[in-house]
Amino acid sequence: MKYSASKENHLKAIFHLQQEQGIVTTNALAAALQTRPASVTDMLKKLKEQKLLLYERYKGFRLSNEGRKAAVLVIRKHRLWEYFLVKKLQFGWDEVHVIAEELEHIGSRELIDRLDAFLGHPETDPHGDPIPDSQGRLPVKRQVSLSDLPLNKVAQVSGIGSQTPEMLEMLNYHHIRLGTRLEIRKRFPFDDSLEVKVRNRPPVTLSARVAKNVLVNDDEQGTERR
Amino acid sequence: MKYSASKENHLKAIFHLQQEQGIVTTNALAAALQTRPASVTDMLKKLKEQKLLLYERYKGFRLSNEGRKAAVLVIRKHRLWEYFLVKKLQFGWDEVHVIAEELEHIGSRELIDRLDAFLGHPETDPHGDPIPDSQGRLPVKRQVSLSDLPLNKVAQVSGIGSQTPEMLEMLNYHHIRLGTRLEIRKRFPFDDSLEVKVRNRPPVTLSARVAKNVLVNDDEQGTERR
DNA sequence: TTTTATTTTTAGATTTGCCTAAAATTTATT
DNA sequence: AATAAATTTTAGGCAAATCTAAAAATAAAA
Repeated sequence: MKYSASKENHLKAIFHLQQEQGIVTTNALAAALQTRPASVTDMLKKLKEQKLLLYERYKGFRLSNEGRKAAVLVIRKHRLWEYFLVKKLQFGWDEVHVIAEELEHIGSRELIDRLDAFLGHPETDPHGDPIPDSQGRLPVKRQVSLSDLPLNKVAQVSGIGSQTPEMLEMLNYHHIRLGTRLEIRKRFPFDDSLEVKVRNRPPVTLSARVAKNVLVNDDEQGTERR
Repeated sequence: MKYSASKENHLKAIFHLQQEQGIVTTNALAAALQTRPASVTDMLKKLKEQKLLLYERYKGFRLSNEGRKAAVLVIRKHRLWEYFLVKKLQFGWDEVHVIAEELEHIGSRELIDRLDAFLGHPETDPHGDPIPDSQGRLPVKRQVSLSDLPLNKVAQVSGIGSQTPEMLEMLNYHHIRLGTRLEIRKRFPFDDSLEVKVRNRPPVTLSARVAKNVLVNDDEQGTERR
């Protein structure tokens, strides 16, 4: 049950894409992994071989139970390491993704469970994403995109969708981070951009693209695990 | 200046072999890495190509300055991670080698320097081996092999030579670890084995092979860095 | 429903790191 | 010094993970 870094990356990316769309396509996965469709197809065959994937050619694919388990473990490792980097090594929350991307492929189970204990079993990583527990249970987050937040309603940032360094840097610049309380002052129907107000700061305008990637707490939030 | 895990392993192994013998041979390196001489030759060519190695075919080899620097960095990473695993995650000192073998290949400079700071700039790893500083300076240890310790002279264990899990497990069993004070009670010229006495314990017999790998403080120990 | 466009897969290369078997070179022994 | 033994390198192959270019299948448009 030890998979190559490349396989783990594919599993993880498929898992994330599945969250949004039920079924995943070759092109979407290639885009997510910054690789070529042909390379994806090659890997799909190997993952199917190992029964990590439900896949028939030309028909899209999804993870098997086994594959999902493996993907969630990688995500657990990634998020625990991110937490470690920010909370113990004082990295900024927008600097840790790349490093965690390497650390997530370290094998030892024992290591990750001890790290988890050392960190005090944190529930979310520095970006607000939930950390799967050692049984592979992933808490469901009740959150909505900032784009869908009603006007003049204060909400708290609870996560970031797609986390490119550029995006994180930009949010950082606008003092928008995990836990930040903000509200929408105005919507510009022309391009769906938003004027957003953060406490003690001048209002800033965010593009629809950015707003879609900022997640905020929904009214009733739950932490049941599924 | 980022090298593959396999290259880093070769560099590290060459560095260690160089400490003992000045020049390194293909067979010795193959043995150290549990690989085949032919594979070593392949890698030597690549390392030479990258100017990490001074090497002419059939004539042995040693690291270039560049190669030495890279090797020392890997060693620094390995030993800092070992320290982290033992001191922060409560692993036993005989369990950490394999995990550190993976962690040592994580790239980020920033990461390792922050880890170093987080750990309080430790001088030695849990086996007593010195940790190179961020400039790549490696403290010289003044130590001798247990085999060379005079009879009835108490000395303190300050390092372990070749650290196979089996060896570490055995030493652990005999309550011989870093810092343990011990003395040689008797030498058996037949096979050069030793009867060794540790405080509060019945005497144990160690083979010459084991004794050679246990390092103890020499009388005058220094910590100058070279 | 043909035709066109898009998506996906196959075919065939390439690179890295390793292997075995055989050849070349060096070292040791008679 | 000639032969035997050991060491080291070359030659040729294999598996993993990627790529490009071309073919096959599916989806969209005329």
